[in-house]
Amino acid sequence: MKARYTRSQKQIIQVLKSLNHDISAQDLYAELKNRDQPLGLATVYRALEALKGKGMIKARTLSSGEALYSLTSEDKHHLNCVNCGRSFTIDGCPIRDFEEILQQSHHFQVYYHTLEFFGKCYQCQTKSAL
Amino acid sequence: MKARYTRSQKQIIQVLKSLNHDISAQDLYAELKNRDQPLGLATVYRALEALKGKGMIKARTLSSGEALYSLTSEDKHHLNCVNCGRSFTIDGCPIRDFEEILQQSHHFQVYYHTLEFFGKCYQCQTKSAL
DNA sequence: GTTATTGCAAACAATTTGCACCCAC
DNA sequence: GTGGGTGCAAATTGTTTGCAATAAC
Repeated sequence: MKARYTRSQKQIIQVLKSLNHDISAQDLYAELKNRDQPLGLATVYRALEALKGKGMIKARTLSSGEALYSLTSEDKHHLNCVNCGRSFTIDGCPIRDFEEILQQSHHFQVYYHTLEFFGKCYQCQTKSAL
Repeated sequence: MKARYTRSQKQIIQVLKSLNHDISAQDLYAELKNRDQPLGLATVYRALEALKGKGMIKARTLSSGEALYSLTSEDKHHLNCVNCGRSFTIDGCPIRDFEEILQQSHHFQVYYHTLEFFGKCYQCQTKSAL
């Protein structure tokens, strides 16, 4: 995790820090415009990709296909409705056996969960691509 | 989880059962054609959506944006490289404190992980949409 | 026969890319 | 001055939708 960021990357990190929820690239683009620190949409995507490659931010993808970004430091997960697509935030980092509890406390009928790890594979670590 | 499936849904379930890995909608479309049980691409997407709504299958989304589907019964997770995008399958259902171990055993530098639960929210349960 | 399902092709939307311009160092 | 960073607009790609034809019960 290097500590060298471009202007756009810094702007984005700043916005993400000021938010307490994840945000889509499109909304981020709009938010930056609101803050009078506009960036091109392409730049936003490129910066997000770079930050993700540095392990600075993480992304989750909605069923709609759009991705939401937040700082890696954030530790929130979500209950995603396979029907309406809405997602409900839950704090902490529960796991499998926890599903039953969720059914009760959130009145959410859990079908399955997804656990994914993100980082750099051996090859990409050594080749130290950017 | 009702047990009433359309023809296309049955075909898809059959294919998914015969595979030991998840598959994209596009590849599923091709696979069905290979097996002389072709379906329209739109039908494939619609059937997948319906099956997901029934909790029969689950989906994960690659960084490329395309979604991979598999039976809910499958219990595999993946190591996703934020750099090259490749994903490596891991069996079992590890969690956070496990990351360190992954670094060793898979030579994978974990930046973060994502845990999401999928199912039906209270509202959608009562309204029993489809 | 009536209703739900399917296939095709056109429409969409998020994301990516080519290229010229500009800034940082 | 030079190389990476940025913006714009066009191109791409997975996915969705309208609608007429078809299958299911």
